[in-house]
Amino acid sequence: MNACLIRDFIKHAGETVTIRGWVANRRSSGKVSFLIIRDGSGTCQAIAEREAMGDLYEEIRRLPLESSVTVTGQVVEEPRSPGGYELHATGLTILQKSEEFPIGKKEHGPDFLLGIRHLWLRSPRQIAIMRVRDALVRYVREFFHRNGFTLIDTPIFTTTVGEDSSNLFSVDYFDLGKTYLSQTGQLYLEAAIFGLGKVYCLGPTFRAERSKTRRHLTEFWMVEGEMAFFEHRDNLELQENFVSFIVQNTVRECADELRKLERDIEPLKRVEPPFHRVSYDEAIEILRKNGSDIEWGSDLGGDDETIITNLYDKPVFIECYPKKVKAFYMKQHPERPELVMCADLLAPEGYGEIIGGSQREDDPEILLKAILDNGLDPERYGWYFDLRKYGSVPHSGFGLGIERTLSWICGLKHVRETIPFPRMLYRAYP
RNA sequence: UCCUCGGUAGCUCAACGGCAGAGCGGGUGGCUGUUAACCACUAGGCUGUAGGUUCGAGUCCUACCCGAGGAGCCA
Repeated sequence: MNACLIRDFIKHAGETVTIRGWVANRRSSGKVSFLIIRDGSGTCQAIAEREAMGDLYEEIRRLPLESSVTVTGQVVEEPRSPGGYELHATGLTILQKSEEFPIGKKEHGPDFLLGIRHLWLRSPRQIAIMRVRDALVRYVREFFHRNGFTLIDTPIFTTTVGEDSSNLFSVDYFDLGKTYLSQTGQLYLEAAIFGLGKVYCLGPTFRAERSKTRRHLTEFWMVEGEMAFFEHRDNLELQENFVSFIVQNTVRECADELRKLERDIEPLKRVEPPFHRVSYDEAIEILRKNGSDIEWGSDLGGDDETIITNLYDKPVFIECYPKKVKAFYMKQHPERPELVMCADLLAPEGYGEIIGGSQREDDPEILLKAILDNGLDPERYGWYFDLRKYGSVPHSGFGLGIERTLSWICGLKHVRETIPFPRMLYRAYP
């Protein structure tokens, strides 16, 4: 058997080959059946004629969708066929005749599709999104590799709270009592910079937020970077180079997939440094001029983010938020102690926050006060204080949400399609 | 936790308080180049659950369950 991937048809024109895959669609016209075969590398049209197939023809013309088959035939260049090539079948083996497949050719609702996510992943659109996800993650790793970062795999069971204690999933941990699923790898990355300088992690994070919106999952993937001797300004420059790199490379590599997703890539092509920088003070001013009744001191809401991103045609940083709305580890502003040296990066086209980052507080006394002000237990942060005792240096870092970034790149309405098996407030199956 | 919208055939949706329907999918038959193929016929229903109003409820009222979008919170 001359086994062949559909992707490689172009190299096998005229040859007789065998493909192995699934019946993605079927049409028939009397004595000719057209089978659309998907094999994981691509899809092609296979032609089965009554004369060539003999007794098997009757079974072929009523083969249920998603039946698994091998098809042997000649690869022929054919402009009428989707893909430009087709397979003229001389033999076909049915590996399994599928039961009636629940996903049809017309539209379905989200509840139905999410309940059969294990089957939905076979759809052309979902296949395209998973390919873009693969490319995006690959370029994330490539960027860090090229820029001298070392991968540090941070723990998922944690005892120190990274962000907000109310959003933790707790797990019974033998005789040690409760541990929590990681909300961030940041605190552990901070420990690693003292040996490795620039480090990053990429993995799942968990937040027990009772959020039901197009931007939220309870389990999502985050890539975080942490850099010794990086101050606030260096941090933002790195982030804009990073985002530009991953967006440009992913868009270039996944042109076919993005076309299938009907994503207009012109706005993505403009994602080049420098990004806009707006201070929190300026943001409040802009918002109040645009009809928002936001008060200085409160965090920006979803509508506020939309107003600001609509003013710019590429991502925009909002810098230096009030200390009281941000996490305890952010460095206090040198001139204005009510602010911290942080920035959120908002993606354009209404996609909103994709990065949160900051310079970290390297002064142990200010850090202790911040932990107490946030109602956290300093005893649990003993190891974290050590990092401020043994050669503390200025350092900064950031975290980028893979699903939100992918949702933006693919132009999707909801992050649930960007991860193979989404975990949401009311959904943990399949 | 709160606000808004929804739940009718396997799926997507119609139906003025008055006989519960269509498209897709399934079944049967037809068609030699189809492109979500097409044409004909056909099966398929405790209208989310429990009460109530009414001569009569898918439709109006109450409670609950489930889902979607959003707020808060966040990547």
